[in-house]
Order: sequence, then structure tokens, then C-alpha cells
Amino acid sequence: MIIDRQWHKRFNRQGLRLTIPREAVIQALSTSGEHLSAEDIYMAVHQEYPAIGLTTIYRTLDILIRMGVVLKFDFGDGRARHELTEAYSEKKHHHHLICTGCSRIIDYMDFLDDELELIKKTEKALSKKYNFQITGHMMQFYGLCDDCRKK
Amino acid sequence: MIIDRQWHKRFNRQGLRLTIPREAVIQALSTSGEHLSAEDIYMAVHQEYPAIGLTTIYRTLDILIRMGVVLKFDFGDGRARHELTEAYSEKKHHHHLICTGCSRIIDYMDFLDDELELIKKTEKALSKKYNFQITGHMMQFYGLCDDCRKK
DNA sequence: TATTTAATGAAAATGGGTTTCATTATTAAC
DNA sequence: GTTAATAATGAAACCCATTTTCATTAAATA
Repeated sequence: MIIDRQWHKRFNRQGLRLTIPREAVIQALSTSGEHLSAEDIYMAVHQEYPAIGLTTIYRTLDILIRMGVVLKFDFGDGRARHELTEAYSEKKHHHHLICTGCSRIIDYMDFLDDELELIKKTEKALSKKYNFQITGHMMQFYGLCDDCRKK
Repeated sequence: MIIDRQWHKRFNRQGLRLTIPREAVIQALSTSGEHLSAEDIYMAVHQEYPAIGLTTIYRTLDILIRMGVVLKFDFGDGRARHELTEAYSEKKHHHHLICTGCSRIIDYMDFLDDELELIKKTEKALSKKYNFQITGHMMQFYGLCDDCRKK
């Protein structure tokens, strides 16, 4: 992800500053895999900027969530996970299949075409009806994985 | 919800006992509205059984989640919410629209027919491909509500 | 009845996540 | 540039939902 003038504007528009720590968090989100916990991001950022604290990570994530740049997930294991929203991500969008037995997460991208088309339609209708500005969605299936069924 | 022999069997099958506290939790979930926090359930149960502790609520919820009876949600406000899964609920299934600004939750049921049909299809395909026993799903849209957009 | 096993509540511990506060870095005003 | 106002920061303290521990009780089984 290139942090350009656009990004600075996005922050300034709300009276916020795009600082080094904030850039670092955006970078980490865009390069360090998926569903990152705050601590994952902290550790990634820490490599290059050891002075940046965990508190700042949390604060930055809050801002990015409010800006619609980041989506916060919960997979039921007690820590929140974060990903760039579709509009800001270079990664292929996916949905989740979660085992309620062992918390295993499977990202799936099959069958997405139909789902996404429907989601786009729903999004439009919802945003009109409730006057929401929709920034993302989350679709998860829960169940027991192969291993956990056997137990 | 009638707690019958079926329910006892479901528990016994796993070496568990269907006790009064556990019945009370199931009852609370089936009658006390939607997206209940552990404390909501505790308070509902407390009315009739003041001796039942919060710890037992948490433990019972864990069991019910593992059994596929309860679905655990996170709306980003720091407390988990719980609902009976579709198979065990008498309530109409719905999806969520969540404001990332103020955590307001809107349940919507419009546009569901198309969604549900697609979901059923996807469910079948996923469960086959990944050998999952799917117990429920969750579909949430995120965005800013009318009020929060203005700020 | 005796014995094993599951379930329970209270209290303590855990651990994400948030607040506070004194300090530092930016930006704006002059 | 210098100065004044404002935003951002990290460390430590705090909060609070959830878990764990442990001694006790209840239920199922031999």
C-alpha cells in the first residue's frame, strides 16, 4: 500500500494527523496476512519501530475502523481480529468458516461470486432504507470441523 | 421451549447432565429477547433461581455453543451476545446492520428470502467440501448510521 | 449404601482493551 | 523563525468480561 497525499487528506479532513505510527499500522495491515490481532500488528510494527507502543496500535485501529478502512472481527477466541476493508485491500475478498469446537478458521473464496452479487444488492437496499453508509460486511458460517466431529 | 426427553438425551450423549441451571439458561435464551449478554441471561435466570451464579451461565453457554444450540456474536462493544441458532429458535431469523460509530444494532429481515436461499446452497456446498457440520451462520453489514455520518 | 463422576458457586486470577497523565511532536499564528 | 495551541504518544494504572481454581454438593452407578 502506498501512503500518498490521499491518505494524508483523509486524516486531515477529520482534524487528525497521519503520523509514522499510523502509517506503520496501515502497512502492517496491508502486508502481514489476514485477521490480525492488535498484538499481531504490534509485533509486526515493532520490528521496524520498537518505540511504538501497544496503546497506539489500539488507538490507531479505532480510528481506522471509524474511517471505514478496517473491519474488526471476532472469531470467539477472545481477541479481536482486523483486516482492511475490501475497498482498501489488495487481497481477494473472502468469507469465513469457523469451527466452534477448536476455533479453526477457514477462509473460503469458492461460491463467492453469487454471494457477492447478492450482497451488493442487499447493501444498496439496506443503505437506502436505513440511511447507512455501508463500509463492509462479514459473512461467517459456524460448525464443527472434521476433527471435532469425531471427538 | 419445552425441555423434554430429547434435550436430556442430547446432553447425556456427551456425558453431560441437563440440570436446573442449564434448563434455566435455555429458557432464558428462548424467551428473553435477542442478542443477550451473559449478564442479561444471568439476570433473567436470577429472577427465578437467585442461587445460580454467573460462572454457571458462562459454563452453560460454552456447552450450548459447542452443541450448536447457541450462536455467539460480537458487536464490538466488549461483551459477547448470544442467540439460539435457527434450528432451536422460534424467532424469525435475521441479519445485522451495525454502526461502527455508536455500536447501534439494527436487525433486518427484509431481503432475506434471496439471501437465505443462497445461504442454504452455500452451506451445503461448504459442508461437503470441507466436511463441516454447519450449525449456523452470521451475516453482518457494517457502516455509519445516519446520526454518526453527520458528526 | 458406597463410590465415582459431573456440576456448582465464590473467590481469585487472567487478559484484552481503555484511561490517565505527563511528555513530545505538529501545526498554526504571529 | 518563535511562540502558542493542539494532537499524538508511551507507560503505567485501571477496568471489566471471562476463566480458572478449589472446596462442596448433587446425581448416577456399582
